[in-house]
Amino acid sequence: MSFSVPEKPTLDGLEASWSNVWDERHTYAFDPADEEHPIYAIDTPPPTVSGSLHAGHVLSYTHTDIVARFKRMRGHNVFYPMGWDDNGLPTERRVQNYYGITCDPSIPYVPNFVPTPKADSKERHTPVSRTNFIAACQKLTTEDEQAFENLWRTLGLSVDWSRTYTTIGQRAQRVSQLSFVRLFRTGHLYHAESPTLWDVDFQTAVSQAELEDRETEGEFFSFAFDLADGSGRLEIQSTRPELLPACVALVAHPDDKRYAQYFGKSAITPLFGIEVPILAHPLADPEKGSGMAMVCTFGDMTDVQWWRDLELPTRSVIDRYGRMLPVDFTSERFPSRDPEAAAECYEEMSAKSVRQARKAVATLLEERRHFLAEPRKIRHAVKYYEKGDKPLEVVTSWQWYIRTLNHKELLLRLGEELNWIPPFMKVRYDNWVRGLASDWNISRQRYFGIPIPVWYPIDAEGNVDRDHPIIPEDDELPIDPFQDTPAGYDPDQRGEPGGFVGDSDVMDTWATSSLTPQIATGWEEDPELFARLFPMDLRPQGQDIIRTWLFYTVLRSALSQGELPWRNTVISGFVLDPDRKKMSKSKGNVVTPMPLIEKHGADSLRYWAASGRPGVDTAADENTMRVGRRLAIKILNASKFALSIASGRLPADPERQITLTALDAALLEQLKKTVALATAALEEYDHTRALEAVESFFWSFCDDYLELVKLRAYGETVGNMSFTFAETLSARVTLATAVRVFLRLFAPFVPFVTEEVWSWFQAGSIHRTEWPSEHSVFIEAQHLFAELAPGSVLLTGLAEGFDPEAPYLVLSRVRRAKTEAKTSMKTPVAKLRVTGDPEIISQIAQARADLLCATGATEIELVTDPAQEETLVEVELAL
RNA sequence: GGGCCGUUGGCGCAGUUGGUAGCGCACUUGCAUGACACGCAAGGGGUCAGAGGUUCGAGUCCUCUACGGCCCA
Repeated sequence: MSFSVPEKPTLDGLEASWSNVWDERHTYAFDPADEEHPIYAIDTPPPTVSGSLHAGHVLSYTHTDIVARFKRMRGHNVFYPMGWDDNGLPTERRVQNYYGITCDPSIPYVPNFVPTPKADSKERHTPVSRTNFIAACQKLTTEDEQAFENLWRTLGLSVDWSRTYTTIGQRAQRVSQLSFVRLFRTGHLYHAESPTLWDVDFQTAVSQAELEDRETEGEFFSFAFDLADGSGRLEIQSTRPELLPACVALVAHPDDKRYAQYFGKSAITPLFGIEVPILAHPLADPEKGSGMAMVCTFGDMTDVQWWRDLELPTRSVIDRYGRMLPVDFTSERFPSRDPEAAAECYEEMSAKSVRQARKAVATLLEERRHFLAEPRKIRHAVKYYEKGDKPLEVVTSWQWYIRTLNHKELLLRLGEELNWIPPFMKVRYDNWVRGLASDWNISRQRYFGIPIPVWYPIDAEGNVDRDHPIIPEDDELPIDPFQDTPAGYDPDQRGEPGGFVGDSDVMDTWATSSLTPQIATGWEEDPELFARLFPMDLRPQGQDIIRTWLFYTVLRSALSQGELPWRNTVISGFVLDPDRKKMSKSKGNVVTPMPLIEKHGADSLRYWAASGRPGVDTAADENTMRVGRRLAIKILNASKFALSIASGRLPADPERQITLTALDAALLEQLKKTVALATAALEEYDHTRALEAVESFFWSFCDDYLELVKLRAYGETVGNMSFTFAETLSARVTLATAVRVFLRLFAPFVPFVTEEVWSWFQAGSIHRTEWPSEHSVFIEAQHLFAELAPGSVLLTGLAEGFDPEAPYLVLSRVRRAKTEAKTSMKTPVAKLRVTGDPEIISQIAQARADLLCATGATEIELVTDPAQEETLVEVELAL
C-alpha cells in the first residue's frame, strides 16, 4: 500500500482545491449513455436568485446532497441538476432597486441602454421600456446566479452543473407555454372574466396560495335596511360600508330562526335605495354581527361564493387602483328607487380611495340617522398579498385559470401514493387540497415572466374578442405575443380593427416552477431521456411551500402525465436563529452561510446540517459546527496515523496462513454492523441516525481499538514481549480496512476531508467508489492483506461471540485508576487482576498482549469466578 | 376556531415493538503518551412540562391541561 500524507494535514483550502478537481473531472456528471446502473433523479428546488441564500437553504440542500452522494456510491446513475428561479415579481423588485429603473411599457426601446447599479437609493427611478427592463432583469439574474453557484460549489453540493436550468430560460419558456396550450386543448385551462383577488399597488392578480391573513384594526358599523314592503327593518353589521352601493343581496343562515320569515322578501339599501333580495346561505355566520350579512360585489371571496351560488347580479364600484368607480343610478345595473338622492350620496364617495369612501359613507349614515349603534373598534383578519402593503380588493377581470376544484379527489389520491418524509407533513397537503376554494389563477399583470402564449382577434369595430383566443401550434413555441405574429396575420395588423392583439400578461412564477420535473428531464425535447427520468425519485423542499410548489407540481404532473412527478418527498424544517427564533429579514436575524464556511469549513457546516432531521426545525448552532470541525480534524489525524502504521515495513519471513486476532476480527464485525445500520438509515432518508452510528463507531475506534493495538501494529518488541508477524499483520490489515470503510461511510456527510484522505492512498474519487456492504468488509480486508503480504493467505476465523467491550472495560478501569491518582497514562501498572465469569475472562485472555501494551502492565492476573457477576478489575500502579 | 409538531440534566439533542434514562457541548479534576492540546483520561449533573388512565411495569400507549412553534380558517 503506497500513500503520501502531508506532514501536517489540514482542512484549510480543501473546499477550493477539491471543488475544482470535481469540476474538471466531471465527478458528478449524470451519464445518459449509462444503461447499466439504475437512475436516481432529484428534482432540486430552484432557489429564488433575487433573494439571498441563508442557513435554511444550507440545511435542506445538504440533506439532498447527502442522498445524492449516498445513491451515487450505491451504484446509481444520479441525475442531480440545479435550477435558478429568476422569473417573476421578486426579480423585478430587486432590479428596480438595484438599478433604480422602473418598467413603463409605453416608452420606446433604447438599443444601447446599459443599466448601472444605483448609488443613491432615494433617487427617483428612471422609467425604461419593457424590453430594456427585461434585459436588465436578465443581466442581474445572471450575476446573482454565478454567486449562488459559487456558494453551492464551496459547500460541496454534488450537482451536475452542466444541466443547470433557469425558470426564465428558453427551455422553461417552451415547457411552460407548451404545457399551457396542452392544458387549454384538454380543457384543464380556461379563460374567464371573473372576480379575482387584486393587489392595488402591484396592479396584479394574486392566487389563493399567495394570500396572507393579517390582524388589522377595523370598525364594525351597524346600520339598518328597510324591508321593501315597509313592514320593518333589518340590522346589518359590516366593516365595509363603502360597499353599500355594491350590495346585491342580504343573506342569513338557513337555520337562523330569527330571519326565517324574511327569506324570499327584499330590502332596500340605505342611502342608495336599491332593492335587494333576502336569501339563505349556509356560509352566513349566525354568530357574526346580527347574523345577517350584506353581499356586495365584491368585498371578499365569501361574497364571490354567495354571488356564484345564489346567481346574483354584479355591481362593481371599486376599480383596479382601489378607487370608487363612477356609478349611474338610473341604469339597469344600479336600479335605485330614488336615483337623484342616490347620486347625491354617491357624489361624496366617487373617485375616492376605499378608505376615504368609507369615511364619507359613515358620515352620511350618521347624518341621516341610519346607524343603529356607535361604530365599534375591532381587530379582524384581513387578506393581503404576502408581498403587499394594502388589503386586497376583489376586482373583475380577464384571467387564465388552471382547474383545481374538480381534481380534488385525484390530488388526494396522489398525495396518498407519495412517500412523505416525515409522514406527518402529508397532513398539510391534505388540508390544503380539501380547503381549495378557487381554481388557480395563473395570469399576472407583470413584465418579467413567461408570456401567456395567446393572441386575441380584433373585430371590425376594433373590439378585442376575448372569447376566441388564438393559440399557437406546439412547434411555434416559445413565443412572445408582443413580438410574434399569429399565423394568418401580418405584423402590421397588430392592434388594428380586423387584426389581433397579444395577451399582455405573464404567467405566475409557480406556473413555471411547478414544471421543474418536466423542464429538467427533457419532456417533449428528449423523449427517451424523459422516459427514463420521469417520474423522478426525490423532491426535497421546505415545509412552507407544500401548498404552493409541491401542490402545484403534483397538479401539473397529474394533468399532463397522469401520475406523480416523483416517488419520495423529503420536507425540511426551518432554520432557527441561535436563540431558536425563526429567521426572517424583518427581524434581521438571518444567518448567511459564506462567513460560516470561512470560519468553520464546509464540512463542518454540512455536519451541522446533517445533524438536523428532516422536518425538524434546527437552530443555526455554531457549537455543532465546531463539533463537526473537530470530527473532520480527527478523521484527518486518525487516518494518517492508522495508514502510516499499516504501511510500515514488515519483517521478512511471512507465514503462509494467517488468522485475524479475536480483537481485530471483532472490530471488523463492529464495522459490518455499522455499515448495515448506516446503510439502512440512509435508505430510509434518516441521515441523522446514519451519521450518529458512524460517528460513535469512529470515536470508539480511535479511543479504544487504536490504543489497544498500536504497539502490536508497529510490530516491535515491547519490554519482554514481542509480536509475531501474523499478529502484527492482523492489526495492520484491520486498521487499513477500517480507514477505508469509515471514510466511505463519512463521505456523503463530509465530502472534502474524506476525499482528501482518500487521495493519499487511493486513485480516483471516493465519491465514485462503491459504498461498503456487510459482505464487502472482509473481502476488502483480504484484498488489503494480499497487498501487504503477497503470497500469504488470510483465513476468515472471525471470532463469533467475542465482545470487544470486555478488554475495553479493563483498559477503561486502568485509565480510571491513573486519572484518580492524577498521574500520567504512561505510568506503569505494578499489578493488574481481573475477576469475572468464565466467558468474560476468556475474552480478556484473548486480548491479553494488547492489554499489557496499552495499560503498561507487565502481567495480568485472570481469575475465573462464576459468582462474579460484575467484572472486577483491581489495579495497583507503580508510582 | 381547526390542524400539525414540540416540551428529556445549564444548552443542543437520541431514546426502534412499554422493562427502573443516553450522547455531544459546557462544567470539574487531571494528563505532555510514537496521529491529534482543534488533543486525551476520568468525574459531577436529569424522578423525562403537569394531571389522570391502561399495565405487574410508561420518557415510550390513551385522555385532558399548560407552555412554545408552525400551518390553515
